[in-house]
Amino acid sequence: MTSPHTGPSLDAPDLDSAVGALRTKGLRVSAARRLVLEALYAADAPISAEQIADGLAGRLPRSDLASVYRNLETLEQVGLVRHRHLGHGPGLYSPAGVDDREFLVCDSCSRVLGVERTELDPVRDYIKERFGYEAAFSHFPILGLCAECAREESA
Amino acid sequence: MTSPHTGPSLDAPDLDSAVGALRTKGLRVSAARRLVLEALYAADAPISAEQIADGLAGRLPRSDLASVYRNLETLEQVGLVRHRHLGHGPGLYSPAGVDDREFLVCDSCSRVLGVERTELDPVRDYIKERFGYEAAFSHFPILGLCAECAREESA
DNA sequence: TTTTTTGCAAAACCTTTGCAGTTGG
DNA sequence: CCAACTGCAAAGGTTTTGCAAAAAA
Repeated sequence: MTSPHTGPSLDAPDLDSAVGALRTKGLRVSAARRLVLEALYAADAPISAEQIADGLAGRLPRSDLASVYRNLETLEQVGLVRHRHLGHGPGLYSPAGVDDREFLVCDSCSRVLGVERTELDPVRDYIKERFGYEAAFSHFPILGLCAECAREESA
Repeated sequence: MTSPHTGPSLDAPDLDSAVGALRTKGLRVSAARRLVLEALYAADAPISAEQIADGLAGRLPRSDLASVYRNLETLEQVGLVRHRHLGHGPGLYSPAGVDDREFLVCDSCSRVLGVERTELDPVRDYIKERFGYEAAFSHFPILGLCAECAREESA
């Protein structure tokens, strides 16, 4: 993978439908692959490949990190999974079609603010009109200064 | 460095003023450090540490990659240099206060569109009002589909 | 001279790849 | 049965770190 291209979303709302979608696509439902999906659906925020391999800190069986990466790539290709970056550090994965918030991250204190996708519609509309570009804020966050740090900065 | 925090910009418009700023800050102007600045000011787009170490493909003397990274970090701390990411791959560095365009990158064809900072002011204003957040699009680009790829996608 | 900076080597970190063996369908 | 998948080990790409030698002020 060379560009951060995200395939079409399959929007499986839960583990069972994701497993069903896998079967439909002719992909096998191996123990390791199921575990990746279980971890993703159990998490309430985007998680790293390492967290998945660790079985979410022990709550699930561990798995091999290389296999986790391979499965994440496969799942991303069929649109069941997506990944994003919130800063430096590992990529963070989540199931497609469950939580479609987008994130604002504070440059200074690293606070993360999740906002509903629709709240950024006016921004997307402006960018579309001005640059002919269909912007997505789902891969990289919007960085900036949160209100509190902006206040401190000017003090 | 753990967060993508960018220090205050020193906005040196050319190599000489950057060197002057270094002296003012009490930092030494070593040959290696000067070379990093020369490469940055000679480039007409953000460049990677490796390109700097390579002397911009031979136009300048080579330098040691580790020292380049150390100097970039120092220069970034005093606000003479900034870095950004345009996708996966190495970070890209540029002098602060020379080119303050911000970038839109196409998810599909990787085309890069540079736009003047002011063109995104309406977006920053909206985000400020809605979320109290002073957004900067200077570290991560805005990703999306360019007009052409969007057309193909719907075809 | 003294403190900063360098160059080299090694490691750290995240991710991908090769391969022989295992397993799901 | 056999193509898909696994686990392990090794390597790849990017960035950081330790340290003795060199150089700037």
